[in-house]
Amino acid sequence: MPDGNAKKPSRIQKRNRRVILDAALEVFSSYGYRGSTLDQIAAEAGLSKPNILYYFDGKEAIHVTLLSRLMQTWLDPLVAMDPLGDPREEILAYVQRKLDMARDLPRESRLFAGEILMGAPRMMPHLQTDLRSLFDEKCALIQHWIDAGRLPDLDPQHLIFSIWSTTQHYADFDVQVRVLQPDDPDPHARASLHLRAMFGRMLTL
Amino acid sequence: MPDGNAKKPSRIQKRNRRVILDAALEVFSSYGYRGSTLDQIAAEAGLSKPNILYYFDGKEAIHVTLLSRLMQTWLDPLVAMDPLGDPREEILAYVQRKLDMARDLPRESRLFAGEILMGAPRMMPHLQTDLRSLFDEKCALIQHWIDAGRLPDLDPQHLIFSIWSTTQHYADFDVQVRVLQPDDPDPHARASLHLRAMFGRMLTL
DNA sequence: TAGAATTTTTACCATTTGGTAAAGTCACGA
DNA sequence: TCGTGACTTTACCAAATGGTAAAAATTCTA
Repeated sequence: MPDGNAKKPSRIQKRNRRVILDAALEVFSSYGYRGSTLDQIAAEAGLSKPNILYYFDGKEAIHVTLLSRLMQTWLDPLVAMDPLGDPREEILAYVQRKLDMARDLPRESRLFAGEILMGAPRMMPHLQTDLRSLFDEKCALIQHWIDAGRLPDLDPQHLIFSIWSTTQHYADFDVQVRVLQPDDPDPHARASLHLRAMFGRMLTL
Repeated sequence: MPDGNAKKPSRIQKRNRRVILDAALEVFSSYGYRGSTLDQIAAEAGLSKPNILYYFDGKEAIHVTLLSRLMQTWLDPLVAMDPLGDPREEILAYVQRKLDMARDLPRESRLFAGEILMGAPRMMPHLQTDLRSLFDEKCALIQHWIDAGRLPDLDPQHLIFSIWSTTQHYADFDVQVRVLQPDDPDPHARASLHLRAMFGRMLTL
């Protein structure tokens, strides 16, 4: 019974768990939770369905595992915002990191978006704890910068919302972006310039 | 056989079709296409499942009907951007209209977001025609304003993307916003001020 | 290498779900 | 008010899907 909490995951266990989670990420991010089937995940992973269920307690357990691991990755760029750095450059660097994530981890972005869009049925606890405390902390930091006259007067919470939405847009609404810019060889580069210009202006005293 | 293309929809037909579409919007926007069942829609509409299928050819037909009608509503605020108005005020007014839509039509916004997130399997034709031509037209308009020196040099396409993403964020990621701002009595008002400030700065020469 | 433990497959099962056939019920014009 | 067409319900069905039991195969260890 290797699922749940095994003490010493064997080599095979480690490999297959990773393979399953990767396949599940691919499938869940493409079709959503309800739109994905264990058969699809099994096919993508190159394993049989009962074999999948040997490693995870069920479809929901796979999804929950993915979301839990995702949360860490998701918060890292915000964690890296340094109170000791230059306010403007710290925030602009955060925008850039977020945009890079949308390009490099589109599946993770869409998985997250789908979960939130559905009302976060499985992620709510994580939001209320991890995300919430980090969000409050960084909002306070930005407010502190504002009070010290190092940033113009702005709304820290909605600034972060705008950073999230504009960057994740390029992953979550990827199809739409591609339909409207079919010939752009490097949409990411132009997006980066645009966002740097926009937030750069906003953060200038 | 009232589905498809009836000539003269009776009073009952009109009422029930409307009731069904409204129920389907509620259900689809909450659980996604695959996550929604005809039984749910039937229950929400107060009708039996076979009765639903008397008015629509099937689950997919309901979804397609909703998406088709939605596209019009969705494009209206952009259509209203007037080439003869003041560039800055026209764009800022568009931002405001979009934000109002996120507040007043959150179900429509989430339905649209879910469809795009899943790769627009049913909406792709509409995107490639209606949306595409309007997008190109308004990008050209903005570029024209820039060339005339009436707007600062910016990227019209990505400006529109940023307007879409920041405004729809308040509908699509509503749960997240509420988790992070549990005490805000009027999040919409603050969002409006924030977006006006942000895009206002961006559009200032 | 023998035996134990782990991993994988085969053969199922119960439920859900989109959809249909056909019988009944209702509304309305002649 | 009567008959015809529009509407609704009842009773189903086939396929898909999450999940299980147990046998078979493989790997690890003493």
